[in-house]
Amino acid sequence: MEEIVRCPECGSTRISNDYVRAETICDVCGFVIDDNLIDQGPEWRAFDSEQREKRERTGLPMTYTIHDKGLSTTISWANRDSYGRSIPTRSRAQMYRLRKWQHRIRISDAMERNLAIALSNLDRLSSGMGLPRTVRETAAMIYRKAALKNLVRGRTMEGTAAAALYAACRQCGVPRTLDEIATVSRIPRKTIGRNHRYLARELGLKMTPPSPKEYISRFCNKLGLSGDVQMKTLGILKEASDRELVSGRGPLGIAAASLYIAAILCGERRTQQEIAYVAGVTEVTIRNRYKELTKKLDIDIIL
DNA sequence: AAGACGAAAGTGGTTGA
DNA sequence: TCAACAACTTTCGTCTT
Repeated sequence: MEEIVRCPECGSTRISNDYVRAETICDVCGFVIDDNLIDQGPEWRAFDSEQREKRERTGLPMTYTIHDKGLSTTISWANRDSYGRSIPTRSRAQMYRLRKWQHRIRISDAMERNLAIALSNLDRLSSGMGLPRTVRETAAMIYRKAALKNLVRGRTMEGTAAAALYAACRQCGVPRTLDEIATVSRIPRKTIGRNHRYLARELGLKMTPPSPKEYISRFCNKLGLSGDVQMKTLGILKEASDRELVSGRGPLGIAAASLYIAAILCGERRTQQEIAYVAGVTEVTIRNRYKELTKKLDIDIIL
C-alpha cells in the first residue's frame, strides 16, 4: 500500500505532486487535492544563524560534497615552515598539539554539521505535520543519541530522522501512523519502520504498543464527528480492553472499528470507507474488528 | 449506484527450531 | 537460516439499502 491518497473527485489513485506550484494534482481529472504541499526542493543547509540568513533558499551551494566546503586549512605533517625551512625542535611539540586539536575540531565539526542537517530535517517534518514542540525536542534527542552511537551510518539521515520522529510521536502519546510520516518525508513506509525498529532495539527505547485511544480525537476531527462520538468510542475501547479484545490486534484497526460503531450509535454514521481512509487501514479490517466487537460486547447495530 | 459483506490469495514481520 | 504463523491487505464477486 504505497499510495493511499485518492482523488476526492474521481477516486483515482493516480496522483502526482507539482512542486513548482506546490500542489497535489489528480492525473486523471486534474483536480487539485492539496495546495499546501511542503517545498521539497533543494534546500541548502545552514549551519549557523548567520549562514541561515544569507543562504536559505538561494542560488547554488558552495561545494556540498566536501564537508568543510573545501575551505579548511590543514596543517601539514612535514616539519617544514612555509618557506621549506625545517622547524626548530623546540617548536615541534607545539606544532604537534596544533595538529591534534585541528583534527579534533574537524571531527566534532562533522558531527555537529550532521546533527544540524538532521535537525533541520526534523523541523521540516514536524512543522509539516503540525506537531507540538515537545515532540520535536524528543525526536531531536533520539536522533542525537543515535548519531552518538553511530547508528546513522549506512542509513540516510532523512530515513533516520523520520524514524526518530515516529518514535518521538509514540513516546509523547501522540502517535502518527507510518503512512503519515511517509507522506511528508518522502521516505518509504517500510524504510521508516525498519529504521525505527533498529533504533528502538539499539537505543533500548521502551516502546509500548500505541493504545487505540490515542488516535480517537484526531480521527474524530478529521471526520467531523462530535464530542459525543468521541466519548462513546472511548467507552467502547474501555470495555474492549477490559475484556481483552484488544491485545494482539493492530491498534489502528481497533480504533477504526470502535469509531465506526460509536458513530452509528450516535446517529452520525460514516461509511467504512471514510473511516478506513483516515485511519489508514482497509475496510476489511474494520469489518473484522467490528464484527468481533459487536459480538463480544453485545452491541446491537441498527443499520 | 453506493455501501457493506466475506472468501481467498498475498504481504511483511515475528518466532522458534 | 528457514518454515510456520498471525495479523493485515488486496481483490473481487455478491448482497443490501
